[in-house]
This record gives sequence, structure tokens and C-alpha cells, in this order.
Amino acid sequence: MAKKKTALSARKKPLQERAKFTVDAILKATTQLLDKNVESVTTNTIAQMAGVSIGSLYQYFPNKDSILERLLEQFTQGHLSMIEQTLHKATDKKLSLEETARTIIHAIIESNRKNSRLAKIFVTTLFRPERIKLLQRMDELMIEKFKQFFDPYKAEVTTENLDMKLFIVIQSIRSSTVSVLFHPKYQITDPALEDELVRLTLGLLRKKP
Amino acid sequence: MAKKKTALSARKKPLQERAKFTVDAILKATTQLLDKNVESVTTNTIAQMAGVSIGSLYQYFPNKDSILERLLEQFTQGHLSMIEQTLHKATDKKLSLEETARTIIHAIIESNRKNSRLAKIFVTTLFRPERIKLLQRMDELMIEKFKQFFDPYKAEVTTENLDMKLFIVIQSIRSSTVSVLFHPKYQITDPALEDELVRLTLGLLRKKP
DNA sequence: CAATTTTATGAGTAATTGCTCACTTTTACA
DNA sequence: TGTAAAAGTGAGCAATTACTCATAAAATTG
Repeated sequence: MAKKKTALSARKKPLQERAKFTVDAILKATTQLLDKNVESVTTNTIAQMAGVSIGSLYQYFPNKDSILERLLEQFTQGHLSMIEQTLHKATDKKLSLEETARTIIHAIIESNRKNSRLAKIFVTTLFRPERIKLLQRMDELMIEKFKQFFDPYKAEVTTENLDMKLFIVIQSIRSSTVSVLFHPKYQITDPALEDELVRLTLGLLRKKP
Repeated sequence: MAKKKTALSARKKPLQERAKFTVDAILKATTQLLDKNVESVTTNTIAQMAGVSIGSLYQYFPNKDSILERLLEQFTQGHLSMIEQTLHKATDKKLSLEETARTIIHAIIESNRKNSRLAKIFVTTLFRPERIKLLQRMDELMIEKFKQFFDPYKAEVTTENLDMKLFIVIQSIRSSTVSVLFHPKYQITDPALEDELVRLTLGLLRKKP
């Protein structure tokens, strides 16, 4: 069976502690293998690296893809909740529009810097047909979050083409902060990246004087 | 052999007319299959759809991946030469900075609109390890082209962080114009896309007043 | 300490698929 | 027209790999 066949049959949920360790080990092993060499990721190598039998793997995941799916779900969740937190901090501190933009962009850059392995996997798999739904959902959520972010600054922000503007801003931030990970010539730690993304964001969103 | 094994042994080059037709049919068939369903792309289905035997396929391509490689090479070449042409037209007409920016962005949008199938395949495969070199090369070329574009407007354009700025601009334009193809909610034909990308570009590149 | 449930095992199976190679057909050309 | 080169064929091999299932160990429960 070189191709999937399993129905999305429900699998056991890990109840005991040791089962949770198993699931965790599988996810960690997958990340490691993915990071080392995409070709090397087979259900058997995952199980082996996790120190678990192939049978155990299939107790908790209905098929291979569901492992990657879970990993990506975790990543997007982490990404979004990190942004959420930043939003709260920002509103508490009553920052200016520019400070708010900088804070969130800084947070996204940090998120991608810290989880650069997953971030890379994220883009390499996000456009595959089976991921499109996730991509769309994530983009919509991001746009919503950004709307919340900039809601307090209604007076300063254009309403013209707002959705398209936010769409572009989000694509720009994501692609720049992730692509940079693939280019040895550019560094994600370069402060110019943050500066210019802030400028980009404000340039689009601010009302013309 | 579910995995590649062939050395990149040199294959025949098509000399006769019929051989060129064969190669062409293989490339066309691959595009069609890719467009329909990525899963369905096997060397055998390609040959079948091309109306050619599997043996013929391997006369001209050393392995499966080389077919996709050739396709992507064609796409990037087409993309770049289209931009090249636009550059010439623009310099002939002595356009303003804004008009120049608009012209090139319009060209890129058009290119992605017309070749939307290949454009999608492009992003879905571009970040895979075996494509990273192509990605880097293409990005560098794009940055060079943009430098040429804006060279005549030295007086109006910042030099501060110029490389990073161009990197961001290019990532932004590409990701926005391609991602839009995956979101039913947004349309690549929406004039707001062009307008906002022009604004974005000028916002980053123009000297502050 | 049974009885039951949860967890773990891993050899083996079945399907897929990239690719070869021995052979035939077509074309070029002297 | 004869022959060599180019082009084309496709059955089948060999490697890969997702996934199953019969069985056993460990934990939980009563």
C-alpha cells in the first residue's frame, strides 16, 4: 500500500499517561524527520524514531497524513494564540497605531524564528490540495484578528478596500518572514525586516493625509 | 521502484519533428494531470495521457522529477521574459515612477492570471528541498530586474535597506497574486489588488518627503 | 486476584509505481 | 535500396511503503 486506503476510522484516544507519551513521541519524531529529510518520513521510520511500534502509531492516527495534519494544527494554534496574547498586551498598554503594528509584526517574526522548522514545513505543505481548507481558515482568522487589532484606530485607518488590504498585508508578512528562512542571504533577525514590514503595513492601512 | 534511482544519465535529445511532438505531449499531459489531481500524476498516467509509451517518456526524461523541473523552468522563464519585455516598453515610454510600478505589477498579475494552473503548481512545489535552488535563483533574478526598473528614478527612491525592501516587495507581490488563486473569496481580477500592490511598492521604495 | 480495558508489538501483506530493456518501427541518407 | 541511427513500444521487475491483525503485556477496576 503505497497509497492511503484507510477510512478515517476513529482511533483510540490516549487515556493513560504512557499513551500520551506515545502520541507525543510520534509527533516529535515526525518533526525531527521532517526537519532532517522529507524523503525519510515514512510511517515506519516515524515509529522507529519515536521508539514505538508501527502498530502503536496506528492506534492513535488513522493514517499518515493525519500526523502532519495534527502538527500543522498545533502550529497554527500556537501562532494564533501568540498573536492573541499580543493583542491583549497591546490594548492594555494603549499603544499608538504604529506601536501596535510593530508589536504584532514583532510577534509574528519571533514565532517564525523560534519555530522555524515548523514554519518551513508549513509553507511547503500548505498549498497542497488536502491543506487548502486549513490555509483558507487560517487566513480568514488572521484577517479577523487584524481587524480587531486595528479597530481602536478607526479614525486613522482607511475603510476603502479594507479586506483586500488586510489580505495583502497578511500574505506579505507571512511570505516575507517565512521565505527569509530559505534564503541564506537574508536573515530573519535583521531589524530591517521588522522595520520595513511595519512601514508596509502602515503605508497600506493609514488614511492618506 | 517507488522511489527514484536513475542516475541523471543523459537522455536523447529530440532531433526529428515527431520526437519534439512527443516531448511536447508529455509536458502538456503532465500539466493537465497536475491540474486535475496531483495524486494522479504518475509516469505511466503521463505517458498514457500523452498518447505515448512509457518507454518513450524515459527516452527524453531521466526521471519523473525532471519533467516537473522542466515545466517550472519554462514557467519562470516565461514569467521573467514577460517582465523583461515590460521593462523595455516602460523605458521607451518614459513613464513616471508610479506608472512604471503599475505596469510591472499589472504584468505580473496578468502572467499569473493567464497561467494560473502553473502558478499554483509553482508555489506548491517551490519550497520543496529539491526546488530551493530554483527559488533562490528566481528571487535573485527578480530583485535584479526590479533594480533595473527603478534605476532611472534614483532621485525618488530610497537606498536605505534597498535589498531587503526589494525582497519584501517581491515576496509580497508574488504571494498575494498567487494566494488569491486559492481563495474563492478574493479575485485576481479585482482591480483593488493591483491598486494596493502599487501603493505597497511605492510606500516602501519612495523616499519620505 | 480475576476480569476487563487499554496499550503495545512487529512480521507480513497488498498495492503502488518508477523505471528497464529487449525488441520493433520509422526515418535519414548514401 | 540497403543500412544505420533515431524513435517508439510495453510487459514486467524491483523497490518502496502504508497499513492490518493476531497476539501479548500492562494498567484499571471491582
